[in-house]
Amino acid sequence: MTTATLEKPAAASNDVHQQLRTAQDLFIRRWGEMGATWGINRTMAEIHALCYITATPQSTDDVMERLHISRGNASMSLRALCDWGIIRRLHKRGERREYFESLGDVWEMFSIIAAERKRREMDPVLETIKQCQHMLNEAALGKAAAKQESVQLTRQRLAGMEEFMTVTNKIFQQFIGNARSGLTRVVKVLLKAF
Amino acid sequence: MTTATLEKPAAASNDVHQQLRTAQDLFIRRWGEMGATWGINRTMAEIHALCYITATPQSTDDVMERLHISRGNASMSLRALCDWGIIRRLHKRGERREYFESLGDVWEMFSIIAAERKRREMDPVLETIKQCQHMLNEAALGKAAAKQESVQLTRQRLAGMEEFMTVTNKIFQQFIGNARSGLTRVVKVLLKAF
DNA sequence: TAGTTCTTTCAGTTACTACTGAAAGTTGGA
DNA sequence: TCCAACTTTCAGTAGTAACTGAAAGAACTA
Repeated sequence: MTTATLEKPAAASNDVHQQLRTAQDLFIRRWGEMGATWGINRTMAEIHALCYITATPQSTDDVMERLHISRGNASMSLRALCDWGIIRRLHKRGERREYFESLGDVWEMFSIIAAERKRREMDPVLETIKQCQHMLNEAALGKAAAKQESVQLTRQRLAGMEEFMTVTNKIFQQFIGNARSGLTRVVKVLLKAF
Repeated sequence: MTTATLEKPAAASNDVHQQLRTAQDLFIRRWGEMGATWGINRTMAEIHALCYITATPQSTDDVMERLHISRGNASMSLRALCDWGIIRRLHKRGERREYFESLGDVWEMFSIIAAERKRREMDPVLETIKQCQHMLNEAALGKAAAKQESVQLTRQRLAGMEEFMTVTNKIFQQFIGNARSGLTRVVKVLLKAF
């Protein structure tokens, strides 16, 4: 303790395990918090984070114990994550219980999520915008009526939103389309460009 | 009614008003639904949609009546939207009551939202990842310990996530500040590369 | 076929977020 | 300084999403 050495000596195996677990838990908690603010329930996000960060298949009981949740909750959340396609069921030879593992490629994961959210949440909005535009065009209202200021204003706003959603959709589309065919290329291109 | 003419004749002014309102309500409802799935409460999203789509300053009472919500709710939600910076207070000369108007530029709006969510939700995750990496590097664990498979695996996963978050952050950054041209540039880069 | 091990389901409960309405606060005019 | 018009606050309530645990189901074994 004489000098300002901050480096620790090689830790005992048990300490290492502790440290690893602490780091993983930290990540899991943060990931859960983030999920919550993006409309994914905290527990589901945490389960996924656990599978991802350990990079090791987890049984239902592993999940229950580590996150302190009930069997029912674990079962339902794991199924939902499988439905999303970002974790997979895994049968180990000669074992009866099932394990779950996360996709390893973050880009593929997000691409899957992006595809689903685009389909479920962005496409309907775009469709609604078009429907509104249709309701307010000249054919529907008559030429004079369509000129009313309030109508014009709303049409302008619809147009602005449409433009935005269309561009955003294209980005998603690019992302999604390139998921399997080497997303690393997307990454390289983007990293290089910005 | 003899031919297959589907065009309506010019509608009476009142009908036009009805039609406009119906279209606006449709948009408002959809926008609310979308907000909900992205972690923004439905009512707040609807209030914003109302201000945006009408392109006309709305008083607290306008909002209350149109969306059937209480005064308290309207007051709190409007304040929150002002805090976000996507709607603005507006005083009309010689009138005591306050009005609210939405930003007109969708790009600017989303740019504001993106900046805030990046700061509040993505930056902390990146920081946590770095913290985890720090806890698991050689200096902290010792050379031998850092070689353990479980540690290596977690470090790999942290690295993958870090890369992803870094690129995403850069896209956000690109968007913030020069909203429209920024994103359009992303689209162009992607479209060119694939 | 019964027994064991594990998974799924779902009615009931808990916890939380959103909302209301009334009271207190604020602002400007007379 | 009081009144009228409007806004904000917040304790209490309603409504919703998440979670539990026990019971039923499924799959394999002997």
